[in-house]
Amino acid sequence: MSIMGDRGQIAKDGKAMRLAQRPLYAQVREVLVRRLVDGVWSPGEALPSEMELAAELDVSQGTVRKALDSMTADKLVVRHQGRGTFVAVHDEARILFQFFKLAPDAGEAAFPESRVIGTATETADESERRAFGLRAGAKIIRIRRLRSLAGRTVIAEHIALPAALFPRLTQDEIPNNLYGLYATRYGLAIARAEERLKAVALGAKDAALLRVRPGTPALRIDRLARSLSGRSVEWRVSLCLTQEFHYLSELD
Amino acid sequence: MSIMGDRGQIAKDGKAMRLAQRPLYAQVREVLVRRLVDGVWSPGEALPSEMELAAELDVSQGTVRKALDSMTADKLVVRHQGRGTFVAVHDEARILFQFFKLAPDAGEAAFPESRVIGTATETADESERRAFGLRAGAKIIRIRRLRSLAGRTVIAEHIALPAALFPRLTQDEIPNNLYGLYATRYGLAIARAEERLKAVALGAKDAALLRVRPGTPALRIDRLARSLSGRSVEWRVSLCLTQEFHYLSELD
DNA sequence: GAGTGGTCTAGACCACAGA
DNA sequence: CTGTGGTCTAGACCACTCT
Repeated sequence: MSIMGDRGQIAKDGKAMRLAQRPLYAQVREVLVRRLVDGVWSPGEALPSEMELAAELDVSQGTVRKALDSMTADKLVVRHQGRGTFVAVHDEARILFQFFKLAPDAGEAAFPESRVIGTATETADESERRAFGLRAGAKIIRIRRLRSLAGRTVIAEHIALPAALFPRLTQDEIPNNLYGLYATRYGLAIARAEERLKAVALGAKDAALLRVRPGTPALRIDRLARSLSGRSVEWRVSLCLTQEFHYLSELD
Repeated sequence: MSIMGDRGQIAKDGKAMRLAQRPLYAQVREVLVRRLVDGVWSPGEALPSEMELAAELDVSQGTVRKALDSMTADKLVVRHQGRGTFVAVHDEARILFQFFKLAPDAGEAAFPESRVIGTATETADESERRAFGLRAGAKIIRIRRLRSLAGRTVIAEHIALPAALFPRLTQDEIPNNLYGLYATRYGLAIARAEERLKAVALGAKDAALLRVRPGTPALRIDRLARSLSGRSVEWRVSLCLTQEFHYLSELD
């Protein structure tokens, strides 16, 4: 009996027959993603080989390969010829490439330094409830921090997290690489995010934090980050000074 | 004799052997992309079937399929089960999805209306020569236009084109969908683009065009668009008012 | 019904990593 | 040397489109 369960295949004249349903490789992908979400394998750990998965799920190696290829395209796993298939890790290099799009106009991109200037746990407001799908009265962890690139403080950041997903976070030291923390300590791997960008004039408080005149134009980045399962996990608003930096967006 | 030429395969004990080289499917892709660039098939036209291509190039259908799948992922072709594989077209719907990232904060995204306010053919300055790889003295076609969304003028745009690639363009009516024109009239399909975003304060002239106060924050989008062959084809600077609009960037 | 792309399998061989 | 993922082939059948 296959772990994939009855797939709607029935014997007929000795040949397999597929009834109306999702393709097999998509079902295999679902099973494997489910296991990633459930933490069956830890970040950085190797998955079973294609052959083993094929035998266990009772499909051909080619079908497993197609599922894993699609997961590779979505950066859920990383494959190395001769070594194996590994759960993707949120190291700084990957985040710099995938999630941090601000780069200096001249010079190399680098991961920003961060300084936390305040944390609080408060009741979610209406927009936060809508973003995270929370009920009235739910708690939100708020983090404010300043980030610097090339020694210059250029980002004022406000982060909101549903408190229920991040127990005992406030007391901690907040690391520079938050997404690594989410993954290792809370099992929440950030898989994708939507960013909405606007040009705004800085208010008095943010201008003071960034040590520029009030009214200075800044790039406001509104990011909703989602876990593997598609759930909204983090809402982050970043105010960025872009005199010497730019946001890079590749369209293809 | 195969059109793919000698692929480094030699007979040995009746078995084919692959020597150190690029994978076959990548070579097949190169051949097909080459034909797209050369305009062997027009936008919207059907390519030969997988079977025909496989026979012509002397590879298996699976190898052709892998090449076509990768071209589908890069949006160079579109495939329809039961109908065939077609050269991608730059219609407004596709551009809206792929290249136009500005959307209203509330309501549906829509393709902007455009009004050309000036064109000129002038000598390329140093930054234009660098962007397009032109020699000193090369000519540049410059287009200025205003674009509106939901009846409100919110974008002031400056477009620079290497004149050598777009003969007899200035006399024409400039259509709203420029990328469609590049493809149909000049055989230049825009395949991808890099956008660099900054928040800036509008100067007196641009503010007057957009009917806002000088110093109003605007999103400056600096786009370099590339053709199928990777050549820089268009440099476009857009100043966008983002009071009621935002730039959407999906990270995944 | 004929022709297209889509799925699935099976098997062979290659390139690479590590014991 | 063994085991891994990567490439390539061949063949079967399915789902869809058009004539």
